[in-house]
Amino acid sequence: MRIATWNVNSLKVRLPHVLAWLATHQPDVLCLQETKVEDTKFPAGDILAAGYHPLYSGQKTYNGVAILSKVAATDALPAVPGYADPQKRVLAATVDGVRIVCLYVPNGQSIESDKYRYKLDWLTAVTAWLAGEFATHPRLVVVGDFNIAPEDRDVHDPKAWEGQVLCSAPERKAFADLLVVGFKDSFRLFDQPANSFTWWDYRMNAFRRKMGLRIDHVLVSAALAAQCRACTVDTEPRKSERPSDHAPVYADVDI
DNA sequence: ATGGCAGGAAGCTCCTGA
Repeated sequence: MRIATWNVNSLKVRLPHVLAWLATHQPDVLCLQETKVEDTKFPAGDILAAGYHPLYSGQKTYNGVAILSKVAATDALPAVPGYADPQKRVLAATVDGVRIVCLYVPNGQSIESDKYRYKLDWLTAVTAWLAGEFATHPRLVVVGDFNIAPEDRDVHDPKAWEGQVLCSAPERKAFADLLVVGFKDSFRLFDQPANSFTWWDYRMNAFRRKMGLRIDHVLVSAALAAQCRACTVDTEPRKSERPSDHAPVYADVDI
């Protein structure tokens, strides 16, 4: 099973990119973040025509998540139970016996911002929820835009980013706390090229200059880690016309 | 030290992203 995640930064703009990527890479599941589209305007027909079943939880202008799957998903859950949040950032569903959780973690803006506090509180709530999900879903995969570069090797210039949002110690601890409840970062189960990133600022020719961060992740439960065969960042779409600033990431799991 | 690019909504400028 190939499980992918991609922050598309507007599905309306990136629909052609998504359809092309589905055709080329044939993922069994593709989770999207920052769709920025209300559910009534989601391009479900185009997705279905491409051979995928869509689930979506969106809003106008900001946020928005979706799960596209070759086999129709079941048991969809559009929020963390008991955690009221008007921002559409969570969507879970079961595909072929694998529980998929699609996350769009808050950015945080800056460590002085109220949004940073929201980010950390949000991560605490999500981690507490997921810690209880293993009991019912040992085959659990959590993917998405985490807006956290877990280690210095995930940052093009660790000195410049030291202590900044996306790299600060509390954020990295929140990421580590999520792994501790029972996940592996599938990307780090394998040898990877140096300077592997998933996001590059649109400004300053950051992509061409390899000035990126690895902030999009595919986490697999311990029960699935032994069956994980690869985790790959596909930088090709970042080279296209009107690209998303994020690259897709996908894991291949023997299921 | 600052802003730089892009998308969306509104409406010709602002907010947010990371």
